[in-house]
Amino acid sequence: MKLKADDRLEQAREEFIAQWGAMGTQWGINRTMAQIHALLMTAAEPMSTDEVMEALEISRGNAHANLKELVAWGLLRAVVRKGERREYFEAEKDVWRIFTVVARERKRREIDPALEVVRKCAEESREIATPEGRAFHEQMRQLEEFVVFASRMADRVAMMKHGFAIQMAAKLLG
Amino acid sequence: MKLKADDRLEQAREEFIAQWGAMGTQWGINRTMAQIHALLMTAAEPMSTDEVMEALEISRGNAHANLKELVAWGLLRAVVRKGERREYFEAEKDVWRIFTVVARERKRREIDPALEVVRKCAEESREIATPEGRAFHEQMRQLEEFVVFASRMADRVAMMKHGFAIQMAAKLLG
DNA sequence: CATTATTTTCAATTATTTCCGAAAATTGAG
DNA sequence: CTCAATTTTCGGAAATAATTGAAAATAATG
Repeated sequence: MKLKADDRLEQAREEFIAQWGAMGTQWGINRTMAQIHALLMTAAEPMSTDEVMEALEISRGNAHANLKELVAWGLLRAVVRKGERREYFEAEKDVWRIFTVVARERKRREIDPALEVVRKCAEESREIATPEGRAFHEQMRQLEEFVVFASRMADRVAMMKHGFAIQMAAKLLG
Repeated sequence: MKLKADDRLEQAREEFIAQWGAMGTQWGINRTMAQIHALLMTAAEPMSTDEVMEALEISRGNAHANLKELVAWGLLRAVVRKGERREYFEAEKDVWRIFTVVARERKRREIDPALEVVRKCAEESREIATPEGRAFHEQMRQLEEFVVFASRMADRVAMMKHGFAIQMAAKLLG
């Protein structure tokens, strides 16, 4: 009976890892990275590089690169066990924290560069006096305004505590 | 003097198209699609497939596929000029509308599938009575709760009118 | 210092996605 | 119906991204 429960858990967990990995693709995150995150999010204990390699059947290089990337994002922490030499990794499991970390990263990668582009184009077209030039500049200006807005919103959301977000959402959804 | 202004505009516009296209990659949108969108967003008149092909120096197949995709997203409209046979395309230029369209699409592609996965895993692990099973189920449950929340938020935002969003943002940012 | 465990790098391979170009299908006009 | 304009499809080429596997670098141990 104990074995059966363990099997079912293992199966559910593998399903989660596989699907979460597949979804990572949609999210613009590579499959391995999403799988490692899923694996560690549902691990009882921190895992070493070798354990991750074995669990997901991936190469050392791949495991290493993606573990480091996840640490850089702030979705994993490297921990050391006393008397042990190698590093273990444990995942951030709080969903709200995961969300704010991802939001911050996405803002950095998606919004900030857009702002630069749009600012530059708005600037370059400021003094073009033809009707087409004015229209273009106005379009860039509106885009810039919106991106600035989005940027500030993203910052705010990323800073929010869970409780406050819920409170705000209540107003919004109520 | 007129020529100079036109040149500067053309240059600024090409820069915008190139950069917006490069950014599309980051956004998980293919480069051509983003370029076409940028091209039409800054076009005074609707453009035909052939005009798009020529402006961006891309093949017919590529132009066609991405124009259709943009129409499917709701970022372009196909229009017909009276007495003309071919289709022309014009872009949605209102930035808020662009945003809500993209938000809707992203929700559909990123949030909805995640909800399914997480629901299934939560369901499958509901009755596993081991401590590990309970922990896994609890993790899935929290994830599900969050994704439902995100889903509802995304729906609300996608439905918002510009004015309301601004108003809400004022509270949030104030 | 020499040895060994571990992490990091990287060139080569493999997989995935995007794009081309030409053929096939469709549509409207005469 | 016939013809020409236009759209759509699709197999494979080209470009991009992910992954491997093994060697190099680093760090702890005795």
